[in-house]
Amino acid sequence: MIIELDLQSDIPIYTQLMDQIIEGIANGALQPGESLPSVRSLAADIGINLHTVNKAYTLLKQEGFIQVHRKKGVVVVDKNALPSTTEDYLSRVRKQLRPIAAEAICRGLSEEQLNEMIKQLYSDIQQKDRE
Amino acid sequence: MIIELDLQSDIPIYTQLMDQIIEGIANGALQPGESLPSVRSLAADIGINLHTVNKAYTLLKQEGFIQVHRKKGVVVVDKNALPSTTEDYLSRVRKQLRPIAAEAICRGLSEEQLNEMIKQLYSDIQQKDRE
Amino acid sequence: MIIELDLQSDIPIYTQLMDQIIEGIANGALQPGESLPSVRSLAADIGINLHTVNKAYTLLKQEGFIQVHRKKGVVVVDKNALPSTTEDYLSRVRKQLRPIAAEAICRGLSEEQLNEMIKQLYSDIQQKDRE
Amino acid sequence: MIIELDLQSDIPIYTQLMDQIIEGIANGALQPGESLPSVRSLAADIGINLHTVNKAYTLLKQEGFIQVHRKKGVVVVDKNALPSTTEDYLSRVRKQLRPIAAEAICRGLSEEQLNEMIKQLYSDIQQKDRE
DNA sequence: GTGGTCTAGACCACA
DNA sequence: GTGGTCTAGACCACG
Repeated sequence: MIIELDLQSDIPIYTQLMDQIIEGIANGALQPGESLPSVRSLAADIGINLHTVNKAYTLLKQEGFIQVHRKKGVVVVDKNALPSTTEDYLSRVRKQLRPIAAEAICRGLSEEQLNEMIKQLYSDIQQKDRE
Repeated sequence: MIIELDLQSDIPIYTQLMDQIIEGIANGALQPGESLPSVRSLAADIGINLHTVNKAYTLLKQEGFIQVHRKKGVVVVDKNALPSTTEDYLSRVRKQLRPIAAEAICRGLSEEQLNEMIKQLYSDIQQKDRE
Repeated sequence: MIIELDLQSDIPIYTQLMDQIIEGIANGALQPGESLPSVRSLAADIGINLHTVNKAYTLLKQEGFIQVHRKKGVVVVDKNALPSTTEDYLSRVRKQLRPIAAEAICRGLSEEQLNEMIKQLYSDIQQKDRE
Repeated sequence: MIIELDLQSDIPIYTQLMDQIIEGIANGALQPGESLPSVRSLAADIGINLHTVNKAYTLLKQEGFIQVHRKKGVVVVDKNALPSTTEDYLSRVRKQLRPIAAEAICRGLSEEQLNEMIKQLYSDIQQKDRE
C-alpha cells in the first residue's frame, strides 16, 4: 500500500498518515490481521520523523483500528470487531459534518449534491476492494 | 445571535467563531447587509481577545462571507453573491469528507445513514430560517 | 463630474477622492480655474464625512493640485503651473512602481505588456478630454 | 539577501518585507525551493516582532509566493508555478497603475518617460539575476 | 469609536 | 526548534 503525504498541507502529517491507514482498512488494502511496518521502517520509508509515525500509531490504537501484538508487532483489527455506530462516534461525526453543511448551505450546495458526493466517495474508497 | 464557544476544544477559537458565524448566515440569523459587532465589542461580549475575533473576521472576509464597509463596519455578504459551487470549493469539500467517509466505512456506518445525518443537519441548521 | 467611491475597498476614502479629482484634472473634466464644491456640500453629495473631504482637499492643496481662494473657494490649478517632473516626484513614482514591477517579473508579465497597459491607461484617462 | 526596512515609512513593515522578498524572488536572490529563515530568526535579525514577520509570510503564502513545508519550513515557490497573468492580477495591476498614470498626466510626465522608467526598473531588479 | 498595525510574552502542537 | 494560537496593551489612521 502506498502512502501519499502532502507536506505542504495544513493537515498534520500524523493525521494524514492516520487517514491513509484508515482508508487502507476501509478499502481492504490492509486486511484484518495484517501487520503494519514497524514505526522505524515506516518512518524511513516515507521519510518522516519517528515521533510522527509513533503518534499516528498510538492514536490509531486508541481508536481501536490497530492492536499491538508482542510478536506480530502492529496488526490491523478486523473491521467487524470495531464498536460500530456508538453514540459517541455518531455525535463526533455530526460535529464534523455540521460546519461543512453550514458552509454548503451558504454556498448553495444542496443536500442532494452533498449526498451524491458521499455516494461517490463510498464507491471511490471501496473500489480497490473489488480488485 | 448567540455565540457558543468551547474554550477547552482542540478546535481553535477563531475557527469555532467562523463556524458559528457561517451557520448564522446559513440559517438566516445573520441577514445579508446586516452589520456584525465590532471586533472590540464582540471580543468583550464573548470574553476573548480582540485579535482572535479579528482573525476570524479576516478569514471570513477572505472567503467572501463578510466585507468591511468603511461606514457600516463589518457587513454580511448576500449568500447569493457567493461564488457557489466552484470546482475549488467542491474539491475542498471532497477532501474534508473523504476521511470521514473512510472511517464511516470501517465502522459500518452506511451511506444511507450518513445521508440521513446530513438531511437532519440541513433541516436543523435551516430551522431558524423558517421562523 | 461623478465621483465613484468603493466603500469596501481597502483604499482610504480620502485617497480615492484625491485620485478621482486628480483624474478629473488629468482628463479635463475639471478645468483650470474651475471651482470645486465646498467641503460641506461635497461631503453631503457623496455621503461621507466632512473630515474625509477636508483631508483630501488639504492633501491636494499640499501637492499643488488645488488652491484656496478667499472668494472663489477651492479652485483647480492649471496643470501647466504644476512643477513638472521634479526629481522628488520622479523618485516617488519610481518607489511606487518598484514593487509593481517586481511582482510583474515574478508573474511573468513582460516589460512590454506593462508598457502597453500604461499606454491604454493614458488613452483611457485622456479619452474624456476629447469629448 | 539583505532586507532593508524603513521603520519611519508610512508603508507597513510587513508590506515592506513582502515587497523585499518578492523582489528577491524576482531577481533570483531567492531561488525556487530555497528556504526562508524562520519567523523567529528573521524577526531577530531585522529587529522586529515575529508576528510582523509572520503576517508577511502568511500573506505571501496566500498570494502563492511561498509555501510552508512541514519539514523544510518556509520555501520559495517556483516563479513558473505561479498562475501568471490572471485576469484578476491584470486588473489589480491596472487599478494600481491608474492613479499613478493620472498624476503623471497632470504633471506632464509622458508615456514614454514612464515606459523608460519601467524599463530601468526591470533591468535594475533583474540585475542580480545575471550574476 | 473603529479597524489596522506593532510589540511582547506565553503555551502548545508538530516534527 | 518551528509554526500556530491566544492574550495583552499600545499607537495611529480613518471617518
